[in-house]
Amino acid sequence: MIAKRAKLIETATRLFHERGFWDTPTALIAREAGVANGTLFNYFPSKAALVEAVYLGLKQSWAVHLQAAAPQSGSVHDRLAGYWLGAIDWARAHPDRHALLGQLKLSDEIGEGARADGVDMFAATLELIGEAMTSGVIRPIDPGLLKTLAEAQVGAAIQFLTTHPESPVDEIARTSFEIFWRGIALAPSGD
Amino acid sequence: MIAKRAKLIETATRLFHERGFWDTPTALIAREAGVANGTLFNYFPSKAALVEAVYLGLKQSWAVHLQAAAPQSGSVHDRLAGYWLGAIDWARAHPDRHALLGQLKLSDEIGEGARADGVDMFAATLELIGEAMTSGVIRPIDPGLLKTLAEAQVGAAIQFLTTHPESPVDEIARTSFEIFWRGIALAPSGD
DNA sequence: CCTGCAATTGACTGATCAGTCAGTCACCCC
DNA sequence: GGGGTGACTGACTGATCAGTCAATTGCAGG
Repeated sequence: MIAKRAKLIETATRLFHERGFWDTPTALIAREAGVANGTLFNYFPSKAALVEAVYLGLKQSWAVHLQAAAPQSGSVHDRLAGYWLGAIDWARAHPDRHALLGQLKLSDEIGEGARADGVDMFAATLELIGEAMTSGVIRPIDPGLLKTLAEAQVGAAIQFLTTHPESPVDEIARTSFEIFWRGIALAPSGD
Repeated sequence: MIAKRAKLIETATRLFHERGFWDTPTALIAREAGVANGTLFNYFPSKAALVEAVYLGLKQSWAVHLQAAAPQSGSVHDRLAGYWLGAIDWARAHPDRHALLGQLKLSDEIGEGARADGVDMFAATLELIGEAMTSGVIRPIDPGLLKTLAEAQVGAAIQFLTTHPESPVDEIARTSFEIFWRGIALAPSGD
């Protein structure tokens, strides 16, 4: 049953968020997922492997949402904005998942392999940036740096929205994007 | 002996970075600090309290460095740049401490109290931002949002430098700042 | 030299948990 | 229906660790 593996990941995701993943025993995950303790270890060789699966699952869920939200055509500005708003959208819809993702990313539990797996999920944005740079829309800056900065900026906007729930989501999202865009664009944006 | 408490914090900081703080038993911390197991609990009521002390210690060390590095006068641009470069400087000088700080900030181990304690360490930057906004140098944006974005951007630059050790530190630092500055400045910066 | 006190010690406890494994069970094919 | 297969079970183990506490040490003041 493939569903059992998925159920374990789903349950673990929920419990990791509720209790922190260091305080979530594998026995509890198994029980809440409706399987025996030992069964968990039929699907995952170790707790670390389960944590990694949770991490990849979250990242993929985000990437899928992002891909769906972003317009496939239009100006670089608009397409990048689409990714930006889509990313914030997902995080707002799943604040628990986003928080967990942030913790997992930094944890020592996640191996290099899994972390790298996540990298190309955002390959499309990287391509878009490269394209925009050669066509002279944005400044020539190391694309890797740009991507890191962009991700951090998105994360910061989400963090702000989380700690200030009364803020207007859409406005904050757009403001954060425009700040970034003005920072990297060669031509002044028409604001 | 006040030195014993400091020694415990210092040792814990090192071990937390080397092994991750979930895999660092209190017994080991005590032994490496040259005191008995029980003595640790004379100075800290629990492991969590020790972790919190480590967190505050790191944050303070950073804040002190920052305060020393930033120019007290000059244009807003230059003073903000001073903070920016100073922050990156500290992180480059103590990559282990910076990494640990990032982990601790997100961990559930850190209580609200300790996290809030850290907030006003960067009060000076917040003031500077507010000042600049009223004097019309930068765009009117929620100062809290701006501060969050700035911190994230600094963190991203540091992260990039960590994962790309061969990169020119100073150039990356300045580039990341200029991107941010262009994003928030009203008047075009003279680049 | 003694007394009292606070700091220090480290063996110990009680609890927790990741991971194991011998056995059960459901299902499929002959 | 029977026997072979592999998913599943859950009690158990071995190890780890935070935190305790009775005993000891070292020291200051008389």
